[in-house]
Amino acid sequence: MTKLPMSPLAAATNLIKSYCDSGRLSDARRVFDELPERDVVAWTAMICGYASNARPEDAWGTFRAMATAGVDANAFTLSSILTACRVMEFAEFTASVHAIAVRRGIIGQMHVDNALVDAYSAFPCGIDDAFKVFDGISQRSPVSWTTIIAAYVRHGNGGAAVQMCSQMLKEGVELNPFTLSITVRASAAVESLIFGRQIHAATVKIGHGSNLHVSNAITDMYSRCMSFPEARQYFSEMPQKDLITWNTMIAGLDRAGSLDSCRLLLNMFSQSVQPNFFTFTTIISSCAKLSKLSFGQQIHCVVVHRGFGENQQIANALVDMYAKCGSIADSQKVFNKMCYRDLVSWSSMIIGYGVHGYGKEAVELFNEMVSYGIQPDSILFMGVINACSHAGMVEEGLKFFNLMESIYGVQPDKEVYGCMIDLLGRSGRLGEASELIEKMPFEPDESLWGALLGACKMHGNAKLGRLAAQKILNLKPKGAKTYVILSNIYAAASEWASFAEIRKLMRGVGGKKEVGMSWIEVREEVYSFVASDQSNPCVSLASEVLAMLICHMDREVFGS
DNA sequence: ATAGGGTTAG
Repeated sequence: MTKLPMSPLAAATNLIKSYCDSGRLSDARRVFDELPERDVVAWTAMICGYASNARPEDAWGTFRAMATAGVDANAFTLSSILTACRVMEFAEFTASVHAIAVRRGIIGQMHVDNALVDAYSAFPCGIDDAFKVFDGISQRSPVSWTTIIAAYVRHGNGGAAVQMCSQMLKEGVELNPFTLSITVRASAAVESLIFGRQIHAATVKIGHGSNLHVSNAITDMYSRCMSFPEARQYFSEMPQKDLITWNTMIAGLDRAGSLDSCRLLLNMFSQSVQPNFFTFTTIISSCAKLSKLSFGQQIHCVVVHRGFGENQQIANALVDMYAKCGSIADSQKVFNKMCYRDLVSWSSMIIGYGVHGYGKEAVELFNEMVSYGIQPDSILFMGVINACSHAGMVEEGLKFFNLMESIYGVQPDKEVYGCMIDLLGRSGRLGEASELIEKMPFEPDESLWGALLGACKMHGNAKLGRLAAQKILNLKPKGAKTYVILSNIYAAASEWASFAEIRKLMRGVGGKKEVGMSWIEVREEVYSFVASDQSNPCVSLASEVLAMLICHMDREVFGS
């Protein structure tokens, strides 16, 4: 076979591509600009270079310049520009490329369709458009499936992701490392240990068990399903580990509320694995949860020493950590030093003020944030309302609640209603609190009734408390939070519910599906009750709850 | 000569 000599244009295009692959975009551009003529392949190489190096604006500029130069886009060009659309997260750009594809008859080509699905799904409301395109693909490849499942996972719709997985499996789609790892991720999203274990077994059987992407996903799956002993076991048996493996396991131990997250970090250092900002944000959040101020301070030093001092997410985590560890002055220091503050930065500081009882400061900071034109979200409203609640500023809190929808266009969710019930309940306005529960647009769940119950306990309102306790028991609550609620019932008044009934319920508590509360928080809350009021005759019963809780945690959470 | 997918935090 004789090899044809490469044309000068083809050689130059090769050079452009290899410069782009190593991130040397200005070198690529120089070669591109010096070309006497440019065909669609050369243009596409340049567009793709920008798109895959996180420069979507330049990709678009080049795409437009190509049209101006009278060169028609082909399927390769459209796939490349769709990568840029995905980064820009603008649905309009994706839709316009979609229109071009339809007009030029390029739609229906595998790469273009898959890239369209991906680009649409990058937009917060784009999942339906993404599915429409996916649905229209006649010959779906493994890439199509991976893309749509990943999209559902990203949008927090684990149920749909798992549904797509089972359809994919039914259709006999090739199980490669990509389809396997996204399936593992989907099972983690719905916290289905059974499905997760099945896929784990399948990866081993097929022979992809040693793929790092897949293995990392499996470690993560066990930890998201709260099966921590399995996660640790699997982690320790992984023959190869990369930074993501370590980060995943540290995050898993953080989720378990175990101090071992910090131990594992030290272990990682001793193996000379270099941490990145993921590692630091995770470990800082661990210190926050566990109130490990001195370890947190040491991590802060390491962060600065390693040149991560300017990192946005790390600084946000530090603000939160210092606040949770009771050192609000240090939170302020970090916050003030930040050169740019995003919504999370402001929220962390405001929430920090709130839990320390600095209601006025929280409100002032909220107003300052708004004056900078930053849009508050429902988490932030929770923070300010909580701050008002802890500082006894009931009217102020009510004002925020009334303004959040009308002025800021933020719909109050269940959590915000919970804060409101707490706000009204704490100040003794129990009638208004129960009225709010009645007229809110959701079915009240156990945590909302629990908030009312807590207030009844505080103000000795047995009549309303009995009602709240009854409502909770009727809901047959599950999960770790239940322990807190049940100990609250014990605490509030033993005659409100029959012990036999409560014990029966306790046995049914799964403890694996808790939302928004770590084991350590649960344990602390129960501890604090037992320690708080020794004269209460219910304490011995609450001790029983505590004993069961600790036993449960040792077995299920810490694997001992 | 140019194109599409998977893993870590909040």
